Amino acid sequence: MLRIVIYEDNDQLRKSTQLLLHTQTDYEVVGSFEHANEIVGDINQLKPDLVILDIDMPGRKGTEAVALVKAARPATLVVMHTVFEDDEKLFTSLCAGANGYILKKTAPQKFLQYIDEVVNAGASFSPGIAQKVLKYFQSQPQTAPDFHLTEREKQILQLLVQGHTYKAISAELNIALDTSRKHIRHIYEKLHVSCGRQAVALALKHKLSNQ
Amino acid sequence: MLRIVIYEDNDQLRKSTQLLLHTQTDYEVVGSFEHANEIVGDINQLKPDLVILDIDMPGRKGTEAVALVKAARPATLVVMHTVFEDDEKLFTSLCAGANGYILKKTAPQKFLQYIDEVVNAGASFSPGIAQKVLKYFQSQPQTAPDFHLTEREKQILQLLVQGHTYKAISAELNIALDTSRKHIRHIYEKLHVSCGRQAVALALKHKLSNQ
DNA sequence: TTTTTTATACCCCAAAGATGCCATTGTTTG
DNA sequence: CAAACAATGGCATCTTTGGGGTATAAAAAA
Repeated sequence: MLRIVIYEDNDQLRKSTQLLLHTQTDYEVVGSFEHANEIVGDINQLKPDLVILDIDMPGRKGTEAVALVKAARPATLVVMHTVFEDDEKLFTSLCAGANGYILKKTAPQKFLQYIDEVVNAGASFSPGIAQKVLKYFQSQPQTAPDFHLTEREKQILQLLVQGHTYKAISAELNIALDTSRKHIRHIYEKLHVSCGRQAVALALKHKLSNQ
Repeated sequence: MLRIVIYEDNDQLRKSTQLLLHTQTDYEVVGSFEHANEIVGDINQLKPDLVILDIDMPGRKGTEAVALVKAARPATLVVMHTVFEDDEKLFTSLCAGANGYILKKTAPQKFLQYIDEVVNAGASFSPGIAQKVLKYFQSQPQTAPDFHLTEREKQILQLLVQGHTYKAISAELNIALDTSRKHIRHIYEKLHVSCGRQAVALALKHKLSNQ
């Protein structure tokens, strides 16, 4: 029997969600609240396996509530439930530890299915959320310009990033100090920089060197 | 009718996937290949709405193929299909533009459902993938250690990261060269580093200084 | 084949950096 | 109030770095 607690400020929606979950024989709604102001006390008392959290509630925000639940009882599954497809809140919730994120416009049978996936696999997104997550990844700066560094140069750049001195690099690679110097000069030319700090900053920015 | 092309090097799996998709009246598998070496030509000719890509194929890797498909016909939906729950490949694929990521161990009806979600909502993850994505977000806000840098020191560290020389920093802040030196010395002590490159690497790693 | 690139090495030299020790002036805090 | 901290500046010293060359052998490309 899976113990569920619901936080939802809309009375009708809270009740209908409760009814929907009651149709499942293995779910038991052990509590439902219209605000999350005492959420830590609530869950410590009710010890739910799953918490369904509306994001926009009066008082304590859903995004804060996730973190509190996860801090108090880390094994508790938390599913966010909201009308808004707000990117900011979505990513805040995800980072705070939510296990799923379901839009309120989701059809009842889909809703149950996502809950089921969270329970059985520890995570689920409704497709709209999945799309936002995808967009997030695809908007990541993956434009990695090619500076045409040779393998040796990448290797030396990596050592520079790690803070090695020229001398240490030479020792590491068993080459003369002047050879290290020569390579570094080439690196600077190719990266269009004029000192090691700039090279390190650029290397980290573009994720060069270190895999 | 949704036009689908499958890339899968395992003959049996390719055929069974094809059969599975054929059970849906609105899907039409218009092509299936055991490697993606001519994927751009293939899709320009077959003009699929959806491409199902195995990640590990001989020849062109699935992760590269995603980007090629998206570049050639951006509206094409791409679903990755793999046995491996490899984080590296997952995120590479997502960043390259994949619309979904389905594990091969997924049950047939679930497989069809995820495909359906991709078609109708533009995105879907199987729960195992969703979990990895969650973990990614939850590991993001790394515990930024506090190095107790003063405002002045943060400001100077930022200038160091930007590649300014000591002289330039002094000019920028209207302070003596020796004062810049003094601040930088303190920064190095607080960060436990001994040269500018290490300081820059640490600053960028912990997102100190800039913003 | 010849040319270019890559990795190696050496020379010189001036600028930049790292670090030692010192001092003054405010501000904050125990 | 005294102590600690922050920001400023100075001096000296030694190391590291960055930039200018030149050169050679091997590998890769033209």
